[in-house]
Amino acid sequence: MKIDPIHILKDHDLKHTKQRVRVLEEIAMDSVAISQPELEKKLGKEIDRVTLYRILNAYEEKGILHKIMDMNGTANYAICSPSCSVDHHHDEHVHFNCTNCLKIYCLDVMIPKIKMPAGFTASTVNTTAYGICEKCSVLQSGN
Amino acid sequence: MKIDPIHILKDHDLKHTKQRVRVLEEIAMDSVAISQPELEKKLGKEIDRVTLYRILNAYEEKGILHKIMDMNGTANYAICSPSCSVDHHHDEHVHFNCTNCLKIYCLDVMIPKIKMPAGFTASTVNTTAYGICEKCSVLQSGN
DNA sequence: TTAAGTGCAAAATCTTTGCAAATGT
DNA sequence: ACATTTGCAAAGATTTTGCACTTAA
Repeated sequence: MKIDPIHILKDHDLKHTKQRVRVLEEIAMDSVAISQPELEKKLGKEIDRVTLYRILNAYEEKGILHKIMDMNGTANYAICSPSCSVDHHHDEHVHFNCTNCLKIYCLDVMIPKIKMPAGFTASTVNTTAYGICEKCSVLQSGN
Repeated sequence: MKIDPIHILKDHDLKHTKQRVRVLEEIAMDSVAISQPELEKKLGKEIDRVTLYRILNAYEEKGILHKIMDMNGTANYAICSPSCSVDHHHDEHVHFNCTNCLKIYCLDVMIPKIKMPAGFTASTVNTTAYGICEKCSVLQSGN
């Protein structure tokens, strides 16, 4: 999926600034979600840490990014599908969190429908699998 | 499920101390998971904040509690099923995180089997549904 | 008796807030 | 020109570490 930062910003009524474009570029760069600490490391010279917080929050609220929490409570971000909006995140695919390299993948696997007990109304469902990813399992068997 | 703190501690090679027993009691009290800040509020007079950190970590490592992260990166804890161990958490039920009262329920609903892409090996799968819980939907319709 | 656990003080991180200067429309 | 956004400083919160004192086995 090709992404065009400037277009995305316009679509969501956000001014296009150097910093905002850089954040989107960096996140779109890889198909896996990127953690906030990683982003900080990569963009630390160009963007103030506080600004990064604000940009990520704005993006999440607008439905540009979705946030995935890992087991350590660290936020990871990935680009939303185009159908996401302020009101609803269509993030109905399975995430895979590698316990070795810590990367979070957005898998091309849908989350199965789940029957809720009476009285409970679900608006979103998140599924994350934990284990060893493709790359890490190759590396390990190589040793 | 009746829980017996002293027995649980013995089973996992942990000395039984006043503080550890209190933590287990407090968590077992309710069927929903409890957040660490809530625990701090309830036990703050009896247990030092640092000790609470250490106890919760020990419990999670030993497989006595399982940790569920909410959207804010806050840790929530619930008692594991008796089959959980150091090596593996059998936490294969769906969690429900109420976006109104923020409570996390352990639902009596199993997580469906999910087919992983080639190369990815999952050892655990977590599913969390977000929405309005039983109690909150009753309260809302009452208004 | 002694190894493990607790509390306190303090360091290290992480996150939020306020405000003046810079920037995009 | 004007409303937003940014960076810096500083406050607040969370999490970790070190160490002397206490406690369970």
